[in-house]
Amino acid sequence: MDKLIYIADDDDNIRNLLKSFLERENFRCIGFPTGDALLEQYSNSPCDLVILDVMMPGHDGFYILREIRKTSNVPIIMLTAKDSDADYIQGLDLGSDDYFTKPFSPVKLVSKVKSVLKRQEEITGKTSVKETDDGLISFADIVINRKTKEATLGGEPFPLTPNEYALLTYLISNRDRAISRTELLDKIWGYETQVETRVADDTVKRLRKKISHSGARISTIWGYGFRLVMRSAEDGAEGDDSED
Amino acid sequence: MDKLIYIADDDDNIRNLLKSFLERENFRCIGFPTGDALLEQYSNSPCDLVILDVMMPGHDGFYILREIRKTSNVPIIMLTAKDSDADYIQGLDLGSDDYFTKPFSPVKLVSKVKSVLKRQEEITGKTSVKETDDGLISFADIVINRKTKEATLGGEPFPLTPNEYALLTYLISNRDRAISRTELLDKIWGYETQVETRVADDTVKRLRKKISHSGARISTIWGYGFRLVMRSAEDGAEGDDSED
DNA sequence: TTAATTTGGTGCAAATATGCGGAATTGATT
DNA sequence: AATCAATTCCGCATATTTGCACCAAATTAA
Repeated sequence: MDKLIYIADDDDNIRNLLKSFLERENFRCIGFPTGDALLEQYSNSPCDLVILDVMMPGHDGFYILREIRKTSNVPIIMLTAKDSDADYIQGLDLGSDDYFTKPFSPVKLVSKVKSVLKRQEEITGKTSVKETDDGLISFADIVINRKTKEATLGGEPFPLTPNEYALLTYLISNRDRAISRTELLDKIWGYETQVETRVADDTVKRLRKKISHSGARISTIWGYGFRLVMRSAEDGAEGDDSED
Repeated sequence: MDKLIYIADDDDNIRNLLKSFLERENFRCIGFPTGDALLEQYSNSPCDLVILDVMMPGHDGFYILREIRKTSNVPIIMLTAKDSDADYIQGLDLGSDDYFTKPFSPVKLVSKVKSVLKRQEEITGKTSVKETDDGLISFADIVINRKTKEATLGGEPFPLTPNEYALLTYLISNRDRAISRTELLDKIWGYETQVETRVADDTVKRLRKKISHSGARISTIWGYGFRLVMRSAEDGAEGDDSED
């Protein structure tokens, strides 16, 4: 997952409870005792999802919500005291956001978080891969630094040619779906350049060789294109599943 | 087609040129002299594809791009002056977007628009059948993942050839009605392809073999075509269940 | 019932897709 | 001009898919 979540709640117990539950699901969490503290951190370094208690010292959760919404479309989940805020909630247009009424089940909140993030991924499309602030994206033991355009495999730097770099980056960014040859030609080589259909295969070929020792594998979708997947134990140097 | 396209370019000639080319292909087009005008219209009423010139009065195309991206994943094609923006482009991560350098061939742009829209449909899927958040469609114990183009039967992956995949997807998407052979030929094989009428039967035959253990069954509508139904003892209305 | 038509199954050959090694080309740098 | 790296192109071996012929079985009509 590797998603970053900010949590603002003045109750230490609730904050830590949430953190532990979310971190158990491999989310990274940072807690804040006030919404204002969260807001400041957010403006410096955004996250993937925000959980806001309504009742907090300083500005309340709804204020923070509006402030964040001025610049960002990040998913926000509101925590409200049982009934007192219920009507308020009803009267608000929370848009794509969600809310939970206390007391709530941490398990349910976690699954809510998951579904919200999943929906967000659908909306933003290819950004199933969140790029970190330093411009890093990764898959298996491959890490790509988009700023320096360098790649490492298991910590060791390994060289990529420009086309290989572009292709691998594109595959990693779209890890959740199969990519057709025409799309690759379109995106990597550009539409106007009229090249053989097989050039994509060529680059895939070379890339496969270079990542042959890694935990990633470029699988073939027969009659369609390719997809980056984890190399499972049985894979080895074995052929792939080609389901179309 | 009936897709709506917004075009922002301060050059009337280019705008009208594009409009005429695109409208000739049955797209609906609305032109805007500035990106800001387009942005305002878009926020009121989104469209299916956006074409943005980079150099425009007011905010430039990249600004508009980012603004639209805050709320939408609509395909965007950028138009850039030949060399001046080239380096800029390189430095940017245009992500899922496309760009054309001026001067460009309207014909190529049109086919670009078509391929982008087609791909968009492929990815998001356009089935009327309920599709889960993951892009999954299912029938009985068959699940098809339209993103990865994988199919599973009772949880186990099972391989499908391109034609089989297309056919099964079509059958599942139209589970509620019988589908004629000619419709199958049109939708799966395409209008142009000149093949025997019986090729659909071939693929149906192979598909039947592969799903013979599943809870689904392709029933024959005698003298007409096929229909996907549940395999059960009582469904003799459509045809006899002598399978398995 | 028989005859005509439609559908299903087997097998095969043609068409197509893919992977791979290596040669040719391009482009940048000495 | 020579060199080197990157990319593209070529050709072949292999694997897979697909269309079609042929016949058997099923269905309908008479």
